[in-house]
Amino acid sequence: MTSAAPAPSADTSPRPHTPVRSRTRKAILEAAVAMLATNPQASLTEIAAAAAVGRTTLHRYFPERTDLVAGIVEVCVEQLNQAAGRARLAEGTGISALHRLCHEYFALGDLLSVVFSEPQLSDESSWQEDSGVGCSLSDTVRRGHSDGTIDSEMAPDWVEGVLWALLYNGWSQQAKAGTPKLTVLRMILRSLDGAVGPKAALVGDSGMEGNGRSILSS
Amino acid sequence: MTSAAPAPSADTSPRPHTPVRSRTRKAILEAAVAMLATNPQASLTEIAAAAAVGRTTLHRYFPERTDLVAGIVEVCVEQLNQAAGRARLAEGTGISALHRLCHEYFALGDLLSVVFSEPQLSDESSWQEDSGVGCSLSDTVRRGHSDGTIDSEMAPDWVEGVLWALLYNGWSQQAKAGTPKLTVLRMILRSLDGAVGPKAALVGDSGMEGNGRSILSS
DNA sequence: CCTAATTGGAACAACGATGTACCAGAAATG
DNA sequence: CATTTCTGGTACATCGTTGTTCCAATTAGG
Repeated sequence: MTSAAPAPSADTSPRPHTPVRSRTRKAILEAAVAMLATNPQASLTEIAAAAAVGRTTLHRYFPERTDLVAGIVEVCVEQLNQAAGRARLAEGTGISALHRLCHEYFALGDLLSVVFSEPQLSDESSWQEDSGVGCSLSDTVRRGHSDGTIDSEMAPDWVEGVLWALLYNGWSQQAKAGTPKLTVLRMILRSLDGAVGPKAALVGDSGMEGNGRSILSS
Repeated sequence: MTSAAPAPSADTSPRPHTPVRSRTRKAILEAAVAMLATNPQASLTEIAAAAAVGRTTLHRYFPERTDLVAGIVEVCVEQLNQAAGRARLAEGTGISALHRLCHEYFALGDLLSVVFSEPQLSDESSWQEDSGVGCSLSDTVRRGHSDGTIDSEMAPDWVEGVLWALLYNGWSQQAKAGTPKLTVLRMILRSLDGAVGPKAALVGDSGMEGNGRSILSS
């Protein structure tokens, strides 16, 4: 041990939140989100390149890959919560709140893909309860049940799943087939309405060779 | 070189379809499907172990990983086509055909997860046209349009996407939350009905603080 | 029972991804 | 302008996966 010198130089542990550092950190996280949205298994080299940053620097901010994904998860949770806040889940009917939520989520773009590929985010719904949104998604669904705007047989978990499944479908459609975003969003909302809305009058009285009921009961 | 002897011994190229071989091959493919359903990036060692087969043998049947996934894709296409055949897409109304298709697909179990994780299967719909099913999914959707059992604004691609999205959601729900399969299937069909069915009478006349129409048009 | 087919294990080479150490150049900060 | 901070490249060690080779043991089938 040398005396009480402030250590030679190689030391990344003190993390002063200097503007330069936070800017670089942000750039890396954004690039990482963009990359992992395209290819969930992008190598650190690719991510560093996408961030216009040396791989060394990347490791300086996120020593291990784990740390990077932790950072990304953090970003996602934050964005998702902000989106939920903007959707004002506590207002209006249950279904209208879900509409606004879809709208906000859909606007998150690339982040959607990341949410889907990251088990920590799709599996656990740990993020939706904590922050000060004041009204969780399941609360909203239950309000829709009382509302009459959401079928009471549709459990909150199922509704949530359908919402995400439709968002995913819409986003891929937009990414692969190049369907305009507005069109896709309209389809999502339309499908969501029907999928979780009250049963209404059973389909097709257009007189065809079979009716839906016989299938439903089978 | 020795004389005209039938080659020393090291030669796997001649592939006689002896019963033993086809049995082993089948076992490997089945184990691979089961493994990749759980973890899409399972190593060849894991897959070999799951198949109760040495890694050497695995390589003997599928020299490269590519070859294995090709084999799996082949299996999936076959299963999907058989399922579509069983669904008799050409019969009944459009929506009832979709119901039967969901039923058959859902019964494929683990294979569903593989289909989802394999880009070759979800991206391209190359498999649904070729074989002798006689009636493709898009044909069925179009019939539903004439039928009046499927909303004409729902493009075949979108309907197909929704169907898969709901299947995926249902399957994960069943796998993670342990919801009984029958319940899940009922939910899938119910949601599919609403999602792609004709608009019917707009939601909730249960007199609440907002109506669906204002949201839909926004 | 005897032969040929089939298998499984060990050992090895190659590869890419990850993580670390070091150092010289660039950039910011005073 | 001088100094601290920050960066980026090179080089290196490590690890897991993949693919190959060889051979001994097992198994199937006549």
